[in-house]
Amino acid sequence: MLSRRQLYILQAIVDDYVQTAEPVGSRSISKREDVDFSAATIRNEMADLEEMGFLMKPHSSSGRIPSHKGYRLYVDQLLNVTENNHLGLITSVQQLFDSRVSEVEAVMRKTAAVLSEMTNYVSVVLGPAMSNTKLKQLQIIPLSTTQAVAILVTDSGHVENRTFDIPRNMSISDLEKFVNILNEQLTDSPIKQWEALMSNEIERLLRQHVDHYEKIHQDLSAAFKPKVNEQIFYNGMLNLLAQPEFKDVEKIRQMLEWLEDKKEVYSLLNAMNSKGLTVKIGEENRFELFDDISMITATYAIDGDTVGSIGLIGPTRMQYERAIQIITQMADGLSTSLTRLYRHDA
Amino acid sequence: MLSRRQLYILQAIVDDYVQTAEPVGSRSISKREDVDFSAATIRNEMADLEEMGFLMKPHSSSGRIPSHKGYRLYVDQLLNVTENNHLGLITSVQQLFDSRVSEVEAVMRKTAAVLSEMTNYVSVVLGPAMSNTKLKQLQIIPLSTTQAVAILVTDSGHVENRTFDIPRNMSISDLEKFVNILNEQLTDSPIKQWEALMSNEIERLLRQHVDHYEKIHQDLSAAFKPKVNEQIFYNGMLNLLAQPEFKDVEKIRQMLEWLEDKKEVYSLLNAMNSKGLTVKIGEENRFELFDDISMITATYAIDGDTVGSIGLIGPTRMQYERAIQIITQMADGLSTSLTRLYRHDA
DNA sequence: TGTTAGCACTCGAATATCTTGAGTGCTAAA
DNA sequence: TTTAGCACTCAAGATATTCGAGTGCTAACA
Repeated sequence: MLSRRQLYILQAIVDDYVQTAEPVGSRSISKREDVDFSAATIRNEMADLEEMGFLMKPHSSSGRIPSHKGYRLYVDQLLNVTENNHLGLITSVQQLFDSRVSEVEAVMRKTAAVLSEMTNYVSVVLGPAMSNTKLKQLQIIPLSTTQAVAILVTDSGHVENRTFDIPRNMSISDLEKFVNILNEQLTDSPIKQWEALMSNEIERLLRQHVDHYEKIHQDLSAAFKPKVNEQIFYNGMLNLLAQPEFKDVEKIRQMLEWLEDKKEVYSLLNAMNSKGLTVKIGEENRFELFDDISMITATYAIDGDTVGSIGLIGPTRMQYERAIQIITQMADGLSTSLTRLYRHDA
Repeated sequence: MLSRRQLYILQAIVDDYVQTAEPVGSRSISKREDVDFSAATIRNEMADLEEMGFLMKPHSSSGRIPSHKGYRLYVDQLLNVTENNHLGLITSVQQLFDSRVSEVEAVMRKTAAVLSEMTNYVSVVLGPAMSNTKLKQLQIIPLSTTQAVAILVTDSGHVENRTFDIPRNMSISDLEKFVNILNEQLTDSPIKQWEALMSNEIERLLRQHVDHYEKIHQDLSAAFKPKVNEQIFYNGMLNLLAQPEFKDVEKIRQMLEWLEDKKEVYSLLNAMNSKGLTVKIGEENRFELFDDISMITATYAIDGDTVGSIGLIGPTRMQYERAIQIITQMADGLSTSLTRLYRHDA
């Protein structure tokens, strides 16, 4: 068990190091006003803390820096986020969500932008899982005799569209029938049930009433599968470059490459879903390459159901307290905002 | 006027430097098989070329590197692109455009991806200016009593949509009238005429037949203005990081920052429109910050009308010949592909 | 007159050497 | 248990040294 003094010293070191990115020496701590023990004492405590694995030395005669374990302790026990809600933050976040935006995508983008701007870290926003979304209407608008565009509108106001070739041997009336059947069968049923419906009932009806339906059916069902990488928004990747831990170009390249592959980020963020606030520190992250990267995630909800998550990516040497406060409030704001947006019947 | 030998030397230096990124010395050139004059002679010629401003020395006892003026000469006179069409390129580009893609956006993305992959430079693709596009259909689909989504389909198959609040005091029948008027008036008229039509005829009709039209009219007309930054696609920004001229983090940051501001890139690329192939070298570019950046642009056309441009951004130390070949062919392929895509009546 | 061999000179880059100072660990005394 | 004191460590910065690729110039040559 750590003594009160040891905790204090650990905290001091983390706070210092987060700010300066320089190893923290015993003397600099002993100079603090509220410290009435000497540098030598601190050195002894530091040695103990190091032995326990909370601190490290970059080299034998340098000051200490926190280890991952040290950050972990700091985050888990030394932070009390709830108390410390400076008003400044609240209001500015509130303002963002009060300015009624009616497009989900716009809200997402804005969230990512504000998150990264306020923290100077990279922000990731995962769009809401639309598994409960229902089809509002499917329309097919012919562009010519050979092509048409299919438009799908969900009750959340999301619009998806796809241009496709009209099969040569398909008549206009067949096309109409096709659309009618899909509309009748799918309207108001949630997206997640589509696949089942498609392969049973609908397939049967189509076979019965529409000639040459296979090709078009195939084209469109593929097209309307929700696309993962359109659901993920970044912001502030350039902020990384300002951090001293990224003075090395190769590291930046790796990091940006990793971010570019949205699938990876998606699955990582998605795994965090339904877990509320999460702080991953350094190698705790799946991607061992990024030893000195931390990631904070939070989830947001619509009407109380968790539907997505947002995240902040920065150096392990992160301003956890501030970042956690901000991400929490953003998640709350996002929840409120989206809930309002989706409650058309209000 | 430069002698044949001087031209040869300049070319040799550019070719060498492009490959190695190291200053080129007289001896390394004299070792070439097809050179039968000595290093000393080359040194003399080099001194002359330097005096004329085609070459530079990073420091007084180093080899020479090409100046912007040198590159310019190289590009304008020493390159004959047309002859040298290795088949490898042609077929792989053709393949890309042969795989029938029916979404304009998909074609653009793919073009950007292939461009950057083949060249290892940053690619920019500016979507086709749709000034001649015509409205196919405007639809409004109510989501609830308070909200609706407006969907606009152009004859090119482009779909634009916007969620908006239905004004409280507007009835369903008014909403229908509103849509009908817009459809009647705008269908088949090109986008560039809308603004005029809107403010004259349509405004008049609306005032006459629809109550409370102002708010909604205003919401939607703003929403359907084409958005610049959705029209521009990048790819391969990470390629920059591999270039030795970008070993400095600050430089990368500036560059990426510049690219992130799509408006700038857009206007630069747009200005190149209707000029065919363009090569900007170093400080010839508007942005003097990027002294050692070159940019190659080419335009593409639909049915012979230039509608957009594509570009490659790389170090001045660029493989101009190869890059020009590739971008030219991509532009051609894009033109063919888009022309086919837009010719629904074929 | 153009070309070339030869040679002294230049200067960046790599390597080694020195200096400094912040920081430590340990010991012995309070 | 705490602290003053002191020897010791080591990265980082400053300085010096070496090395070699490359130049410019001169004088001889074809």
